Amino acid sequence: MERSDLQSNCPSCGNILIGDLYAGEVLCPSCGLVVLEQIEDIGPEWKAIDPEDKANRVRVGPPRTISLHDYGLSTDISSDMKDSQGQYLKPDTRTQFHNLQKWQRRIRISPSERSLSHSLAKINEVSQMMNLPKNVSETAARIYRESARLKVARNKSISGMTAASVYIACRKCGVGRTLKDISRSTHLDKRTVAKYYRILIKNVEKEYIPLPPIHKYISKLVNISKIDPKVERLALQLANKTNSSSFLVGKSPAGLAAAYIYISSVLLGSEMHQKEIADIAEVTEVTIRNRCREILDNYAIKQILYPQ
DNA sequence: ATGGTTTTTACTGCGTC
DNA sequence: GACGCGGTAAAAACCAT
Repeated sequence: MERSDLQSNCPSCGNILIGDLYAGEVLCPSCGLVVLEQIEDIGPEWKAIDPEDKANRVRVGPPRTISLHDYGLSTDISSDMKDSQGQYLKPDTRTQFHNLQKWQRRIRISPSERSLSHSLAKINEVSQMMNLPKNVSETAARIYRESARLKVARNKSISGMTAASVYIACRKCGVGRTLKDISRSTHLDKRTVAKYYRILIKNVEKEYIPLPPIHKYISKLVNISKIDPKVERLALQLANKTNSSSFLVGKSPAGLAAAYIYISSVLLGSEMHQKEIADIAEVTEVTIRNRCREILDNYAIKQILYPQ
């Protein structure tokens, strides 16, 4: 899918928004409005390779989703007591349908599925609260299902497991959310989420999921605050040129992103203070200073910006 | 549990407004 | 004197083993 397909407009001034639609972080370049709205259903969840394929796969009804316990495939018995023509039902058929409804509720969620349904609802709730795109909640749901299937979720706290699933889904989908972000939204201790994260990594999602690249962090910090897009551009440029350096490995991405933003804001003569950036990035000023020193000790700015 | 690494806390001195 | 910045030592947190 092309980036240009994802364009949308600012609700306040109508300008075209910039940013990472998949990450759910969008910014209006002219009025500075940060649109954290979830971009729903960006496109079909499948790719049509050729026209024939496309024709075969067209279907009626909402897309199948793995974030509902029955994949959204169950039949609903309407509760408005009308028939297909819109006529009200006769009293005796009414009671009949009432009973049908009752039984459907009982059958649809079997006891074994009740906890799964509860967990998936929780995942959807958290995702919605954090304005995460749909692909993240679907991925989280998939991970949780898998953990349930492998019986990893047995005797574990549902909130912990769902939070960890969402965190892993964010990493898999390249959405720059930290453990801290997740724990804040779920009202769980960061260590608790980390604990369940490790359980999932060990048993379900075994292959290593790389952390989102620094530029995602930079954009995220810019989007949640009122940082000048010019500063962002320069920060991204600096990050690009120095990113592969060995002295940066093992350092927290948030601290690094903060340092790039700080250096950029100083170069552009803006009024941003260390404290401000530190608060946005949720690191301390000391960490920013240390990263800045390392970057500036190893590179001359001129050399970064204008390499020979 | 442990040891190595990174971040935070708390405190200092310096220059500027 | 308040503020922003730069630095340091020690505590705390984190991570792999």
